[in-house]
Amino acid sequence: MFGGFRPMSDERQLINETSEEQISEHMQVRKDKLKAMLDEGKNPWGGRYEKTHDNLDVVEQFEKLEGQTVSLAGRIMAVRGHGKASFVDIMDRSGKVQLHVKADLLGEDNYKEFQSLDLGDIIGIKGKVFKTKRGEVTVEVLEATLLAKALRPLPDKFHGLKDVDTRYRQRYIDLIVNPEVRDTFIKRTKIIKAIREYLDERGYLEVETPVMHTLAGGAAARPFITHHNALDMTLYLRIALELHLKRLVVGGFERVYEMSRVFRNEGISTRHNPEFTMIELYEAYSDMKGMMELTENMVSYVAEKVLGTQKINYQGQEIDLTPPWRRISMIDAIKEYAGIDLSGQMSDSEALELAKAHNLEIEPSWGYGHVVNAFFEKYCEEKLIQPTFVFGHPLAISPLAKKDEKDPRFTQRFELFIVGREHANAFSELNDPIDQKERFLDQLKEREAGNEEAHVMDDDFITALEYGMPPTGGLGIGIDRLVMLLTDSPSIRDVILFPHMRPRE
RNA sequence: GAGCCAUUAGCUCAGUCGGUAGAGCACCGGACUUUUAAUCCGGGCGUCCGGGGUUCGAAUCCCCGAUGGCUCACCA
Repeated sequence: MFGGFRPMSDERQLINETSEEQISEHMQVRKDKLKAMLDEGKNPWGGRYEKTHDNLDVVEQFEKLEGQTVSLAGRIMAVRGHGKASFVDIMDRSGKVQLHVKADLLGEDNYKEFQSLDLGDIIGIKGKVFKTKRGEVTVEVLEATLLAKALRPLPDKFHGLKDVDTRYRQRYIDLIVNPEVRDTFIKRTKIIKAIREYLDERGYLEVETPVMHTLAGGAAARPFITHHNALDMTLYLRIALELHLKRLVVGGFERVYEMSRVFRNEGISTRHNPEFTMIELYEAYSDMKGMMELTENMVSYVAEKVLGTQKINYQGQEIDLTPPWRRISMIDAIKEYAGIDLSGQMSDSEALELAKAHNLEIEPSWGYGHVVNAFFEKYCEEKLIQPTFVFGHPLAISPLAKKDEKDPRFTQRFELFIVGREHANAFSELNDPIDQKERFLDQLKEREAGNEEAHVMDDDFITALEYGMPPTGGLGIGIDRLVMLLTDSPSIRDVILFPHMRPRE
């Protein structure tokens, strides 16, 4: 029978109007049930429901609750029917519990009605807690109410939903049927909460700064561009939190952080999403070394708090987050992993020759500093599996960091590497407005030489520094990558609820 | 942006040499009052990602396109 060829009531037209797609047998059956309920004047969409417990409370507090009446609500995940009785699993935020439904308790009519429920429907029940012969804690249902009819079927109960396209686009299905996905995102929330806890306890103030910038600064990246109609001006989505937070340090917020979204207009990969979450924090009177200590202590605190251990496994590799972590200069790392000594004085052209000799791809705007960085990226990054602070980045790639007092070719900056990936970036913040202006001017030259990601001139920020910023340690951590590490997730899309996807069709 | 791979029922997947599509779960009908991926009997499912081409005949071969995945590039 083709549903579409039957005369339609107004109700049915309403029901089918929402979608032009072909109606599968599954959906047709469910819509027919819905219509029958509406015809009988029953409400398939429920209302407030008073729960006395979550599902897992019943399991965990069985001794206390045995024989008592509880009221639960959740989604029907499985039904095992036995004629005049059925076992049903419902799932709520805490997990699953088994229900037992019998005709002689509910009455024939109510039982028949219960049997017409579908997998995926959301119900509320009242019932008595008991244990089955096999020893499973179960609720004997005395009363059941449909709270939301599901018009679409759930994926396979055993295999779950594997199609990654559907998992990311329709994350809610992924969350319903794949418990490990739900766990990952619960951990994400706990990780973020633990970070706030750690910083708040240390007198840090959490703030919010603009997402739309007139200049996109604070990092080397291309921004997304948008437009303000009333002011008729171009605005950029922020690529970093840095410059506003440092203005706040000037303003006397000596310990300040923001944990929020930044946007970078670049490729998408297992480690990059165009919008991602960063925390940046600034502490007056601290420096790069202070930020190392804070980083290792905070990350190990978070791991302990969320996972109960500092020894974790990431994609088969054992990682020990117990502080202190290894510290190595970028030059020493290149010496160790590439066998190349870049410590001596060297002209830009000599450095570029050396890079060519090692088949490094070079840019015309490059000098010594860029070459050092290129050697590090090519030979060292992927080998830094255990947590390692790599410090002493070249000046040319660090326009916002204080110079190394002993060797002005380098800066007081570190990046944290774990499992071969950058997880954090920190410096002793440059608080000399004259030096900062020169750095920005150098960046402008690079920009003119074709580097689209070189830093822009930010006069307003320099003005702020001219009022005096205390010596400050600053730190940025990529939250998504940290969550990947702590949840053993291979792709950034596994830790972002709704990762960026191309629209379909 | 480039290369490789994938796309078949609601879901997970098979589909041989090119001969017109199958399984399990789910679904539909029936039996079943302590099951655990319940069981037993019976049944149907489809834009084989889309569009073109080759061929007597295409899920299968060729071309173009879409989406996704991986790798690379981009990303200090």
